[in-house]
Amino acid sequence: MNKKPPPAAAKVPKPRATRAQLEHDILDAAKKLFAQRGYGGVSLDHIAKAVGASKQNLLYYFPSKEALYRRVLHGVLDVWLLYMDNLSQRQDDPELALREYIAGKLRFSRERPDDSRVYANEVLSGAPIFAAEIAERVVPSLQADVAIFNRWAEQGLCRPVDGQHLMILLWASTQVYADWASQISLVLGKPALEAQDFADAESMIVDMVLRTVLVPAAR
Amino acid sequence: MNKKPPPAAAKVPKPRATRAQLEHDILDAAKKLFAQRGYGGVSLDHIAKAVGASKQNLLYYFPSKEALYRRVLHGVLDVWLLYMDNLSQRQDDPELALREYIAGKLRFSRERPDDSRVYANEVLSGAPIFAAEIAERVVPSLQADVAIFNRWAEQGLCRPVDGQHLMILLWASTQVYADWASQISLVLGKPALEAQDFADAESMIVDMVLRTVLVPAAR
DNA sequence: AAAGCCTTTTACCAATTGGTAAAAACCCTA
DNA sequence: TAGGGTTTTTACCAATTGGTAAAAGGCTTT
Repeated sequence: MNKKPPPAAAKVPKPRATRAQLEHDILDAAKKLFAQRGYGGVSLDHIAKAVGASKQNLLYYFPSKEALYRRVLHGVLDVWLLYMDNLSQRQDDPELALREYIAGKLRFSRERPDDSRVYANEVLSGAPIFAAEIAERVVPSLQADVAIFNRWAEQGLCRPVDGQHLMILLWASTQVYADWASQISLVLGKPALEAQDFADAESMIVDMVLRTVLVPAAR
Repeated sequence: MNKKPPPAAAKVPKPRATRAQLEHDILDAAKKLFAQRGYGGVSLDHIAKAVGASKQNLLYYFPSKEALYRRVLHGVLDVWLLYMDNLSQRQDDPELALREYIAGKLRFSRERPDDSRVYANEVLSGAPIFAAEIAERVVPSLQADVAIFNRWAEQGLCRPVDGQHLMILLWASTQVYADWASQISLVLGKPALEAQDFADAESMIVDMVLRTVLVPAAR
């Protein structure tokens, strides 16, 4: 993990090309498979074959299947929170903050559907492995957003809304475009979701939320 | 499957007590497990143990794991559609129709969370087994609902909205209270969702939707 | 070329997977 | 109580599961 300091000249980051690359490829292949079939539905052999290595080789990089899964989930959460914390940026302007929040979450669904699905799988099965990390990282972030809503309401910047359930609705209605893509494309009658579909979704969600949240006079 | 007609008096439905009961118990236990871990995460032995029978006994009632899963999914879809087709009932009154639709879907999430989760698992993994049945049964039902929206808009009963994405949002924001219950209860800071939470969700969703859909003059 | 490290492969392992075959137990009617 | 159908159990099976131990291979430095 850390490089030994030889007396010669410092040529530090040499052997990465292969090592870090393979590790990354494993995590990537594992993510894709966990996203589709969930933890229990994927075997180490599946992942190994997807990445073109042997199962024992995976176990050289990750001590166990669960450890690998944890690493995948951890990475997913990193990305998720990255896309999510937009609300706290624009604390003075509810409309802009909400617009950006919705756009960000929809971008996450479009650009990172597998990340979204891995997370959805974990939550769907009751978060048996990641409940602690969710409680530690996700919940506070959400509660912070709810607090912002409440402050806006107090300051008269927006109508008094149920911040918790509004946040849940925002999640649900944005995340669904990743997690339920297979069914949505069936409904829309096309093989896959296109950029325009995400744009349509965004304007619909934004419209609904702003109509609900903004003070009439502010419009 | 069908009873032979003996010349004696017709005592048809005798041996049910055990047979149908066990079959039902198997389907029920399987549903609960598939809901939690998805198809690949559940073994026949898990189900057998949950129902107190042997794996071979399950295979006497259902020819294979996939057949059992199909039966579970089929039953889930029956219930799902039962709770869903409320929109077509009140074709003349958008407000009432939407209120009932939202209430119905939330009732489904509260009363049948496992059904919801089985379905969610299947869709999340790309509906590899049930795509055909979804296309045949779910999609038409949804498209009918979308058509109703469009008619309302034409008749001036409601504002012109994107019916498809509105329906998707309605799903997402109601279904989430079953599929994401583990995380929502974390956010709400209670061990499980209560009736009041569903009531809060309902009034928030109804409020948002009606604000968006109804013609201002109609309010 | 030898030494030493990092990586990969080979060889196993017990437990579990979905599934088959057939024997045994059960239950109702004649 | 004998027979006949239905249900359950016992006995297997090959394949796959996650994981261990150790040998072999590579690469770089001395």
